[in-house]
Amino acid sequence: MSHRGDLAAERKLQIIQATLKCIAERGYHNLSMQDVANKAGLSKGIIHYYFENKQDLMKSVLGRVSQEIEQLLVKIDDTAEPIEQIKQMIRLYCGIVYKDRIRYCVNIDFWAQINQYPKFKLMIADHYSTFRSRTAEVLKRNIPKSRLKEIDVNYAASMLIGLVDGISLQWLFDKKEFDFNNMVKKCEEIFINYIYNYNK
Amino acid sequence: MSHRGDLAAERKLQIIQATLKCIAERGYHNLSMQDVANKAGLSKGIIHYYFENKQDLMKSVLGRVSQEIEQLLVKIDDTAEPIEQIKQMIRLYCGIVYKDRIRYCVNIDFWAQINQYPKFKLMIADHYSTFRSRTAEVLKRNIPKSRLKEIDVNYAASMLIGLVDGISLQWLFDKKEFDFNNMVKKCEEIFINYIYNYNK
Amino acid sequence: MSHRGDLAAERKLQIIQATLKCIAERGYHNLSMQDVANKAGLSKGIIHYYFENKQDLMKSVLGRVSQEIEQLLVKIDDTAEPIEQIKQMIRLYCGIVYKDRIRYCVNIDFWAQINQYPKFKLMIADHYSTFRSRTAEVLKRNIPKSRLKEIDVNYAASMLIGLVDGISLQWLFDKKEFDFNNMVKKCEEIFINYIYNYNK
Amino acid sequence: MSHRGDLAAERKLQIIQATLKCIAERGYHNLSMQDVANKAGLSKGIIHYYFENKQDLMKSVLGRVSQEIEQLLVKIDDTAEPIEQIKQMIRLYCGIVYKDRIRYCVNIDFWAQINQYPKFKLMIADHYSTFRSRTAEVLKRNIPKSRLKEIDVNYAASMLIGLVDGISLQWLFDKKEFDFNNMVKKCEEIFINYIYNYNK
DNA sequence: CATGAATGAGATTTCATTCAT
DNA sequence: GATGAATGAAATCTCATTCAT
Repeated sequence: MSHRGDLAAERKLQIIQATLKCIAERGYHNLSMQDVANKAGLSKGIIHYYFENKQDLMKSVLGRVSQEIEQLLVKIDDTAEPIEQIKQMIRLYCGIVYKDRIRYCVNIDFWAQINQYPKFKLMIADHYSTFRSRTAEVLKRNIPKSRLKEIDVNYAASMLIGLVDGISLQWLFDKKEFDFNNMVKKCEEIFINYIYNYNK
Repeated sequence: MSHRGDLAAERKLQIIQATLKCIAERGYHNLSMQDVANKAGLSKGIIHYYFENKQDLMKSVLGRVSQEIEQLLVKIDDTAEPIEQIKQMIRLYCGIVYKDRIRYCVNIDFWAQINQYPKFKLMIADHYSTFRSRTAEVLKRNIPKSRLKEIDVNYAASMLIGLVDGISLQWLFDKKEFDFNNMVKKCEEIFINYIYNYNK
Repeated sequence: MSHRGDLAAERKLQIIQATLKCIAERGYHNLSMQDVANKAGLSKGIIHYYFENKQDLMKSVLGRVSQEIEQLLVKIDDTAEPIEQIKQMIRLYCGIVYKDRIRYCVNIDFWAQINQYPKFKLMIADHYSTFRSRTAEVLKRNIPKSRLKEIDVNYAASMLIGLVDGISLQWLFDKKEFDFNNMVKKCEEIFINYIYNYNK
Repeated sequence: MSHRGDLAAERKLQIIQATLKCIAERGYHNLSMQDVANKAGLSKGIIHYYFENKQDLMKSVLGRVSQEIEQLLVKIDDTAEPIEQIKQMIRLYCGIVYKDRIRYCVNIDFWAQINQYPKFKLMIADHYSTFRSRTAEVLKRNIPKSRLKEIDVNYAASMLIGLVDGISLQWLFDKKEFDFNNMVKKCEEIFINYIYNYNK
């Protein structure tokens, strides 16, 4: 029984990963179930055995992608200096689009669905909520107590994530215009300055 | 003759606006030419009379949306105090998603196409390039000369735009989480602090 | 009044010739009325003013092409030696496909319509009937009376035309396989031999 | 597995034959995939499952028709007298249009496509090349050696085929004008005379 | 579990024809 | 006479989904 469950989970993952590759190659809205089946080396019928329909498959894919991003923060060295930890975090976030451009584009594809599929909107909202909380935790750990009084860490987390998202987008559209490392440095600058050198 | 040219331009605009409404309602990739025709109160055939094909129509729509955004900055009162001008700019940018959520979603829909249609990528890149330049000009006018030496205004423009884009996205996904005015205020804070109160 | 008729005839011819060019370029069944209008430098509407519908236009085109072919035989020098006249005729027929390959292909396009449009079938039958009669007349003038008793000139005309048509077709499909002049010579050989050197 | 292959082959043949019937009824360029589906008693979708697109289907149909014609010659009794064998061949060729007028019209429909679809042109050229070779072989077997020196059998094959094609065409256009048996006899006459009774 | 043949709805696109100007 | 905007039917092709095997 548990063995069966394992096989099912394995198959599902296999299909999800095939789907991700397909979205990466053709984009969300050029994706056919046949493509997924081919990429996974399975038959079309079996996809519908494991996933109720196309939207159900997509939901699983979105869940997987969100999960991967949310797990990023465990990589931060929590013995490092506060400023260093925040810099690590920024570099990690920027790295998402840099190291796995395709995965990031898949994300955008899902953003584009929020008006059509309320479930997607909810899932993305949940993802960002989780992502903000985790980011806020790291900030809380590393912002001096005196400054913590003045800063709403949730808004700070939101802005950090937003800044990186927005800059990543521009980098996607026109890679020639930006040097990646410079981009990261500027993000660090503005954010660190906000936290440690703030004057009303 | 000029009258006819007017008719053509008028029809084109009519179709573009119908398309925008449709994308807003159903999303880019659920959009059919039939939908556009219905929304515009025209026949399916006439859409193809004015636009070579669906992609051509979409290019025109993207062009229109970009244009509208680029024209925003003319609304800034250039007799106001420097800080005030920058604040006006930030408020204007944030207002795009707030006042015309639909229009902003259409934008995301187009972002999602950049991997599939190089032409869209180019158009979006151009749009952001223009948008950055105009933003940089406003910054140049309003940053004290002493500070101007240290700041790369193009990167600063890029970050301002990115910050607003990223925050707008999060607001879209989960409007309950943020108070719009607070959001604007925080964006002003971090950015103004970066410009006027910077310590290496 | 007659002046008006002239203008109409002129316009009609102008349209017919434009149509011929279009069929030559794109084939009968890829031909649109818009193509014809563009090629003629006229508006789409006026084509329908002069021709009831597409089929009516096509009938006129077919009539024109048939007429042109039928008028070929007047070029034969009827003072020449009998054998020479027959050779001239064969060379003239072969020349149709050689000198105006396109016009010949238009013919094939019409042949392909005979099952669909009985009117076309009738017109083509009439054309071949006329063509046979004229060919038979030339033969009658040039076959020795003694031999004329044994030969059915109508069948002979039919075979002459058929031979040239069939050979022309093969030449169309694969021009590399045949040398045109050799082809003509062989046609002359077999036909002249049939007429002048026949033994039951 | 082999069973499945059989099913696919069977379905393809079923569709090809339905297509042939449709072309016969409506002609090549009035043929819709829906017609084919209806005639085959299948759904529209399945046609595209077995054939990539309309042109691919047409290529298969053309291939089938060519094949059938090329296989005709095996019916010749190669123990018969030389003259008899050649007569059999001529009768067989003439029989194509006589016994299966429809199939012959399909051929004409394909001829009409040669300018538009180079692939068709190539296929038809190949077919005629094969057909000529096979015809030439029969001739070689049955022409006296003395005469063989003077005759280019390939040109002779070409003319035999051309003659029958051309005559068949005229018969198609106007069946009243010709008696089929007489037509065959005349073709035999001119051709046998060319081979056995030739004087330069 | 797994396959892939089959369906049928729906998408884009083309085009002959009409008609107000 | 002449224009070209507008229509609407029909064509090709795609694809999620079903289901017999």
